[in-house]
Amino acid sequence: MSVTRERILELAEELILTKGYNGFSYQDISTVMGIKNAAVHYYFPSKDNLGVSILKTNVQRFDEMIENMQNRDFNEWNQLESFMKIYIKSNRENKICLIGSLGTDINTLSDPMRVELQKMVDRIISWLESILQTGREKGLFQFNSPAHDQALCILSSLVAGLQLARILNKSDFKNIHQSIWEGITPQTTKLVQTT
Amino acid sequence: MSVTRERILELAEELILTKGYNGFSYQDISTVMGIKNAAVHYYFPSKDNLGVSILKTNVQRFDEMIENMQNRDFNEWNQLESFMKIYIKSNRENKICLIGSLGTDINTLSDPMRVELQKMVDRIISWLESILQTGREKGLFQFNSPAHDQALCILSSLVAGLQLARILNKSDFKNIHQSIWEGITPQTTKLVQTT
DNA sequence: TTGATTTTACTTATTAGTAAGTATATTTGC
DNA sequence: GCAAATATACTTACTAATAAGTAAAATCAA
Repeated sequence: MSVTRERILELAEELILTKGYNGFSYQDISTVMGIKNAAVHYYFPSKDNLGVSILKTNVQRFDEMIENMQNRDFNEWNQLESFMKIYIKSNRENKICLIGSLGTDINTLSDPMRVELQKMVDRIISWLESILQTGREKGLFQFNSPAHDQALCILSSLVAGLQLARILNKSDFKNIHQSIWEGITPQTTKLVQTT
Repeated sequence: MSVTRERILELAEELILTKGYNGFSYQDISTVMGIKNAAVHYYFPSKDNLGVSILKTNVQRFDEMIENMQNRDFNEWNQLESFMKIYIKSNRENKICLIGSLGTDINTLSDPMRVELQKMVDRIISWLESILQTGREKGLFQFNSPAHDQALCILSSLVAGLQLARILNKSDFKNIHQSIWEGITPQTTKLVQTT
């Protein structure tokens, strides 16, 4: 893989996370890299093409992270913690996540980009769901709703947590992060009975 | 107030919620309305100006809703329900909310727009916080974290809930909505003791 | 020297924004 | 009561800047 290509991907992703997909141009990339507009088009003929590549790279990165964690025998608690750390890092860097950013622009995206975005979110949700399910069976987590619903809740808290923290205050994200854990951490005594 | 001006505001807001702030142009508005580009500039000299007006209108609308609910003696439970209904309606219409949409583009917005956005979110959060606090004191809600943290959590669930539902499936929003209620509804027996 | 990479020099389309003009009301001075 | 002045609500016809994208020539690296 070309180092230029890698750098373009990296920069473009950062631009999506800081300025939004419709808020950046090839010029933003080429200027920072000290190359010409057309050089970016050489690697990624169209912006859509670049967007799809970014999403595919992200799915790949996610899969590699999961594989790596399983190889290192991370339990479900540690795996979830590692996942959340990605968001903590993003918050520190004043970035939001691809889901939040591209979710806003979804109606302006090409079909291939929309499909790839859907795939990415599906992958994350189903992983989260399985982690939560297994973790609950092992007694690592405790919650009442179906694992799929819990996964949706956790992901939406993280996604919008970054957005809210960027509007309000960076430190607000840690409250959201903490609340997620509180919602699934087992207590010594926790007796819940619905009416 | 001019009916044309009102219609521009209405259409522009819808465009922000469906295509994002950097995803729509004055042309999108004028074409739909059957007027010329310059006519939109007559009412709103700049796009920034239009954006600020939309935000101010929304804050005003929010304040009016709250006042209306208090005049009608809505209790905290009913008030929160009414607030959530706004999001349910947005989900039905495949729209996200202003916070999610403008949160993505925040680094490309003018200072006046950023300030107005911050004001709007501050207003919503502090209202939510007070509703949760009073509701808990009355025994209408039950939760352990500080009311402010709970407000952040609820709002982020709603904001990203709309985004996730638009990427995945409309019906996913109702799981998120349901989980919010489950998180604050009092149970007949609920004994929680931290380690 | 061949293929990969990058620049030069464009095109076409769209963007936000403006200056000047026009038709229709509305107000004001007398 | 009525002409003159003025405000309202636009249109026409631009500009300057930027967008994505392309073709062909130049450069570089093995």
